[in-house]
Amino acid sequence: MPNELFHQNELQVYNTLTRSKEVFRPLHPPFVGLYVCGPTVYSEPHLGNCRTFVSFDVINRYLRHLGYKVRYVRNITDAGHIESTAGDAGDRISEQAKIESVEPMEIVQKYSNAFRQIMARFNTLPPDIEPTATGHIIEQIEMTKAIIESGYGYEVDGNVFFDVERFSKDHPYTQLSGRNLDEMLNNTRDLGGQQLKRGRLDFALWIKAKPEHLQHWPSPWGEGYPGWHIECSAMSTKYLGKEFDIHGGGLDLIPTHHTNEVAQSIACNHTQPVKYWLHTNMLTVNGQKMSKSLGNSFLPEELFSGTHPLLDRGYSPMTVRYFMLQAHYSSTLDFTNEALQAAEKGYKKMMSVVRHLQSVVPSGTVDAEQVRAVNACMVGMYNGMNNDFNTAMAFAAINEVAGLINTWANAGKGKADIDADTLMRLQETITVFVYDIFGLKEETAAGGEVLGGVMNLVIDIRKEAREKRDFAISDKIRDTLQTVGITLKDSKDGTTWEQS
RNA sequence: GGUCGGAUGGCCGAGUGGCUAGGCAGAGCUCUGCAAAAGCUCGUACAGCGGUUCGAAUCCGCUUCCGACCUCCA
Repeated sequence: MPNELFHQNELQVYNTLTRSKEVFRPLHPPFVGLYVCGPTVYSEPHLGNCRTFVSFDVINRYLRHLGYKVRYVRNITDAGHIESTAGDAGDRISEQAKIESVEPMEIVQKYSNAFRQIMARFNTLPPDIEPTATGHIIEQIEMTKAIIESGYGYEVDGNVFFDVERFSKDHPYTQLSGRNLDEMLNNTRDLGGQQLKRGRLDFALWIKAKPEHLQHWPSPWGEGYPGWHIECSAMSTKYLGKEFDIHGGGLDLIPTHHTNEVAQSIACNHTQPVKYWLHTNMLTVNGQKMSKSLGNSFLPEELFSGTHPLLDRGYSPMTVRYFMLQAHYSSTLDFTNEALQAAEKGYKKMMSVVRHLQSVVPSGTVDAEQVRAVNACMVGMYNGMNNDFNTAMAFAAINEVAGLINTWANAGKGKADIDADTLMRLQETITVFVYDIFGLKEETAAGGEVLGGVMNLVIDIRKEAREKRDFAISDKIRDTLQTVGITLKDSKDGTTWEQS
């Protein structure tokens, strides 16, 4: 564990439940239970979805770095659900299966694979458990039965609903959303097709399958399928217990999904399920939330390749990851060409700084001001992350010493005017933060030994040409390499190259 | 309509009352055969109007604009 000195400060997290920043204290240290609502696998995830999972990836990584034994559970919603019997819309997985003329489970498999591939490209660590809704039908049925027994669930014609009004008389229902329950109950907005439910806020725990519905299972109430919210309650309880530490998701899930999750868990387990609720904000395009229904969503692939009409060109997965981490997870983040270009430069610069730092050695002299700056950087990185995982602040701390590191690497010919111990700690800390916590990695493929050998030769030839002042040859080498994406960088110590 | 949250320099974005991040873009300089890379210097911005305070981007009120949720949504 590096630099004990620098993370004495306690980790603070913003808890949606209490609407305040709190010191993070796990229920059963050193263990931490982390549950994040995963994707519904009926189509490819868009970039907004990815932001949430990238944010929680950093949270997961930082908790592990601090020494916690994290169990990270992220579900896959593969049981098509519609929230109530309202309307005639089918569930999305069945709809997509019909469109593609395949089995629902083929849809589920296809888009689960796609999701995992995308997450891997963003270099996110896989969850420790990735439970599926269809794999936990029994648990959901059992939980529904328990809720009925507790008096908060009722059956109507093969459907089971959660009685929100009754629940709210005994427990705070709107604690997470901060909404006024009476106003919600009296909202005159007509949602249609509510004839089966007793109350307008009631939601489905189990839904009777219509004949055309492809995914259905037997239950005490007949053939049907589970409501959306119950899967997360059932699976989080199963793998993390009746009470666990952190539950996360996008903030658009707060008023409905997470509110109902809490109600179900309390109804079944008689305890507040989650200690800290963490919510990520939305990715926006021109100030508007990115979403499929608005038609302004980007698929990751369109972004990487630059084929999306709003993009000038493509941006790599690590550029996008860096872009996302430049903002705090609880702020909206606006998606523009200019912002992506800035992120690309920033990402490359950060990686270059990390590379440069590796080969620096102590010069033998110690400059007190440089030592101070280096220590401030390390403190700053931890302070940023301890401040509700503020990656933007941590980035700034690194950039504060980036100039110093580059000066050592270039003008100082790889020598730093700080003591060996401080230099070693800086190298270790920055490496750990950039690679292990921010989850950034090199994308410019080293090209393998063959290319490396060729490049050494080419650079050597160019060096000889320059020494002979044959600039026609040396510039031809440089310019031609540039056209195939290899940039030469001259410095006093020689020439290095980079593949873009 | 109700509820909640925002408005920060050309752009993106931190910011826990006082030391006024950071990145990108731009200008100048250094280095360099030229360029690139790298380094140094340069921007006193916080929607508007009041108020609290010795002092507010930061707290309070009002106004304007924007967004999210209330229906599936990360």
